[in-house]
Amino acid sequence: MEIDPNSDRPVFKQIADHFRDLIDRGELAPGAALPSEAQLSRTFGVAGGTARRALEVLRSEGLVVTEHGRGTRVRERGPMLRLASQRLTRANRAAGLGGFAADMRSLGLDYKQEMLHLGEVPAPRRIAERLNIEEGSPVFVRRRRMWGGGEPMQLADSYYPLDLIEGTPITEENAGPGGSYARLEERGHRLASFREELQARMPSEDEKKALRLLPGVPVVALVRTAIDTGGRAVEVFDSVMSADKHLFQYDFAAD
Amino acid sequence: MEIDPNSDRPVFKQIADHFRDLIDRGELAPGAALPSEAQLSRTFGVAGGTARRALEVLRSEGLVVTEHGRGTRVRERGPMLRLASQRLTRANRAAGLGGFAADMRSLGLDYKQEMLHLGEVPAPRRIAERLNIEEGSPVFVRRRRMWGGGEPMQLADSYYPLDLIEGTPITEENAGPGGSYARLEERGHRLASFREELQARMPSEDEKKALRLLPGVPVVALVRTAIDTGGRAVEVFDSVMSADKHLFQYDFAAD
DNA sequence: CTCCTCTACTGTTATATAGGAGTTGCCGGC
DNA sequence: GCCGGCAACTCCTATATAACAGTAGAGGAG
Repeated sequence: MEIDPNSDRPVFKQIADHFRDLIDRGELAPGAALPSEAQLSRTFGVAGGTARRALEVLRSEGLVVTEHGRGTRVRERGPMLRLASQRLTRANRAAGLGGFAADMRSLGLDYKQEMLHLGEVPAPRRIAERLNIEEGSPVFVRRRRMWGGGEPMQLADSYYPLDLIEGTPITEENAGPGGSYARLEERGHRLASFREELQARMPSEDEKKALRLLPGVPVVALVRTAIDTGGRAVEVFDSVMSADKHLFQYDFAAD
Repeated sequence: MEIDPNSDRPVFKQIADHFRDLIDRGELAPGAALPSEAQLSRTFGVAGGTARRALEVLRSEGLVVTEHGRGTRVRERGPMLRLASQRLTRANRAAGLGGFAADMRSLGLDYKQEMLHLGEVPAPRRIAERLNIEEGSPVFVRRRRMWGGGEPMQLADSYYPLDLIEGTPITEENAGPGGSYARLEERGHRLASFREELQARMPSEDEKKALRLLPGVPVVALVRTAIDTGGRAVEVFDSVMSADKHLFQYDFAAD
């Protein structure tokens, strides 16, 4: 293994390249330890700060994780949740579980939801646009954090026009069997279609904490609008999830 | 503006927080310059390295961009390309442009495609699985970089089973009017459906360079499989695009 | 007026050093 | 055997310093 201090490529990047290579080629398996900063600095003959920067590069790429006092190891990837558009078809919804619960069940992970907020709030722009109402007018929100397999999986806010949920268990902690979509349909709002909009970005500090994200892991923001047969938007589902735990799949016709 | 060196929160993060705040609140508009490293270090009374790290945090969050010799400025966001699933319907395809060209046209951006590779390659696992063939068996690939508005927008590799493209212009630089889908249909493979799979992650070094990605910008990897009326996968489209320039929209029925 | 060069700014890489803080395991006292 | 404490390891923050490289503008030579 050669480091050329006179190369065009900075030393810290050369060191990062070296370990990226080992990881890509599988010679450093997930869970395997990388040399400590001090060891790196000795074996490559560079200053501590330079060794540290090399590891920093790999961290920011999400290839390794480092724990204070314990060292740096190749990142282990958990299972990926495949979110297919078919999960929201009526047949699947009829199975009795809300969307997320069913997803987790299919992976064999235990499921939990933690209610963060339940009540009326002024509609943010993004939500108001999709519900076809004035920005700032009151809407009902169910704001929660979904857990699967003991880890936080997504932050999910569901927004409803007030007139649709009055007197339903949607305003309660437990929206009842089949989730809130079932309640809306019981109330005569048969769901006709969904629109999902996805965007990937880096997480905010808060999101990082709430989702226990490792450095270098982006998030996917998914906004789903549920439309009833009358063409009315009856729910906007606004969520943020860890990109390394979710894969999205959509099937659609070619004509 | 106060920095507390004895705080629990590291100094460099406190400085980053300060500017993140200014940016979030709009007091530092997109394009506005942040103080130089030297200035920061003077006004906050910290070492140069510390000031530098603060800016590094903001860079990694994608909030600012810095140019060597010119300083650090609040990031300006370009327009977002909205990729709706309807863009691939037959009606839209019939308009005569390939998918990407039509997308760019709709935004009023000029379009260019740069061919990177054209020829047979052994099928990587990911592709073979979707084409229902053996991993490593030969497939034809069109590997290109798509440009829009003078900027690289995506890396796109299209893979085809060999028997489908022999003697068609798909093997040439220019696949002809309507793109390769039109050629496949002319040949009797009427497209029935698409499957798109999306996943967000941080880019590799190569992708960063090829897409001219700013630090802290994730990419979205989109794999589209085109299925003909006989149920055969006739193309796998494997692409990588900058997350901050693309938004994905899917509409689908609720039953 | 145009072109070049010099200079003062900007960020970039690398060094050396120091003290702090989390983790682990060993070893001795009980 | 158990427990406490210490030592040796890990990473983390911060300082100071140096040389290098890209940018932009001022000012002089032609």
